[in-house]
Amino acid sequence: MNACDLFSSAPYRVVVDDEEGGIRYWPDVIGPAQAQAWFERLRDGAHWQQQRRPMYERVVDVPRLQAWYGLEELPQALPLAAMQAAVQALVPAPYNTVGLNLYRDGRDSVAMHHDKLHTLVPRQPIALVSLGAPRRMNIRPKHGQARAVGIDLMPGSLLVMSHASQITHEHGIPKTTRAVGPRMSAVFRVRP
DNA sequence: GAAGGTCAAGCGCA
DNA sequence: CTGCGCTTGACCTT
Repeated sequence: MNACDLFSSAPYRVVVDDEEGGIRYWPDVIGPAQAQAWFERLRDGAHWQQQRRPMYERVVDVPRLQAWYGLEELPQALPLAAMQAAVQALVPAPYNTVGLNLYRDGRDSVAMHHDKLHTLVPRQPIALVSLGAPRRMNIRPKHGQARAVGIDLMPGSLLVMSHASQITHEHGIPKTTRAVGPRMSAVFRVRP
């Protein structure tokens, strides 16, 4: 724990610093039982989609399942409104969308990337709730030679990335040969 | 509407 | 062992 906010109920770690809050990690924002229950409901009830992409002469599956919802019309059966409230309580912002990602096992991943800036509102945060199995995320400055920082994203944790950090840093979930269970992320964003 | 950026798997390297 | 950089090319933006 590098830093704690004395005025907030939950402690967080500052992974990257900038004027907009940088990248902050709260390891325990949602209790384990709640996190597990939400994981199961989303796993079983979300509208998961399998995207495909061309790769040389083949077409391959994107190595994760995805779902997307606008917060104005959330399906009642999914616990997304409650999750939004939990996020909102710690990091207030006019969130209007959630993206869900399901990493089924260690072969699922996302390449290092930054969130597309033209689909985001400047100065508004990106809030990522993790559920299910822990998974390592790497975060690395785009310029300079600094090595990636790894964070083990725990179930019930919250990672908040500033808009500014998407310009300076990229992040990804590498594949792993270790046996890992399914992990889910729910990413709350403010879209124009 | 155009086109510069994205991002998949696998290989070779340090 | 594992992170990383490089490769090609269809599809972009919810």
